[in-house]
Amino acid sequence: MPGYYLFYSMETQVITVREHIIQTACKLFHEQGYNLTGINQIIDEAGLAKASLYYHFPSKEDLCVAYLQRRNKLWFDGLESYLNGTSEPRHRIVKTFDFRALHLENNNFGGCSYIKIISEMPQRGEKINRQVLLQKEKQRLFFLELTRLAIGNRKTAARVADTIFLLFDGGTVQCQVYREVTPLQVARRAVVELLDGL
Amino acid sequence: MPGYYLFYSMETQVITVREHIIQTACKLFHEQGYNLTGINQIIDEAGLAKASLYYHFPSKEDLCVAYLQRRNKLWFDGLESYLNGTSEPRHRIVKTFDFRALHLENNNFGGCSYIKIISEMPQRGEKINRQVLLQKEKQRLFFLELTRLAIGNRKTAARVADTIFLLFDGGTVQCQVYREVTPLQVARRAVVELLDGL
DNA sequence: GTCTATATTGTGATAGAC
DNA sequence: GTCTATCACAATATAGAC
Repeated sequence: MPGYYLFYSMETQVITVREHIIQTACKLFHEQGYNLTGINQIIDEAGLAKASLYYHFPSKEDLCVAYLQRRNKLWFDGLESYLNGTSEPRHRIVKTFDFRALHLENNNFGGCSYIKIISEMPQRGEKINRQVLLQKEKQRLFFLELTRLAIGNRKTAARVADTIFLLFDGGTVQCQVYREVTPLQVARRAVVELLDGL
Repeated sequence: MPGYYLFYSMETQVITVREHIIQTACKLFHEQGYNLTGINQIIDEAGLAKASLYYHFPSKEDLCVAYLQRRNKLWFDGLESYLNGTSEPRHRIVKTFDFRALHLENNNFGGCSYIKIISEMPQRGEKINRQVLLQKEKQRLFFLELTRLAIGNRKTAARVADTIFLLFDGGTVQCQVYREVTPLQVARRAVVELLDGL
């Protein structure tokens, strides 16, 4: 496997070139935005030639899709680990808001990758469009499943779950705007009272 | 007043050059995004020379501030007109969600200008930063005032208002993602039940 | 698979004539 | 106040050698 094992990740693990590119792009796209991050900066930071990047990713848009998939994986992996040991559905829902606040703080209040990318590219490409909708739907179903476990599979469950999802996204974007965790704490409390009132 | 009365707006009103630039930039920034809209495209569409634009606006960022102010004015003017005749505070709150849905449909689900601009420019300039926070705070206070009128100036009013604001922004960004009004309808219903439960 | 060198187009902004 | 012409630089992407 020539070209493999050439780079080291932050945890000093041996990784592939492709993985190294994704990690570099992931950091820059999320910190500076997709449109404000040029291919030039990515290859500078990653320490490779331009044609090498284009060998692994045919276009910037393809790299963007890989970025979105990676953010999605990082989020759900981190969440799963954070919820480990918590089995009660209501607690899992509420702790998801806690983790979101923690996650945003650790990411310098960068907001939601998917919302950001569609804000940057209103007439989004087909690949990016599919990714965003796919992953937003995954988040929605996550709340729906937990809500059904929490309040029973009654008729209103879908609407309650969607309301929780609205508070989740609202809290996320307002934390991005105000650069503080307060909005997500307000959202968390609203969710508790919503579930307790049922 | 040389240079005045040179252009016509969509309503066939005589307008100044500065106004014509703002209207053109407003349309393009909101439809295509700020970073994907070049100065060149703006002057092409507006039908004037590049140096003329820079005579009226010293930089693209200054034009951005004017764009944000205009979007803010359009929103609140439209809202005021929509709420005209509705005096009951709860109705005014709920109708604000209706108007939001209507407004997003008319703007091709472009979302919230302020959230979009900070998504495009994570390390935003000082002028833009000030505008966004100013106008988001204006929206928040709008809901706070109405909530106090609706449920009385009790201790929980601020938190209820912030929850409504969370549902408002959550609904807005999800409408932008899904390109349909359903999220704001769900948000509206959640607001009704929130207020009825008090 | 990675490199250097280059192609092409666009960017925000300015000088100076009128 | 508006124009033409031009600046310096960055954008995404590719050809072809090794």
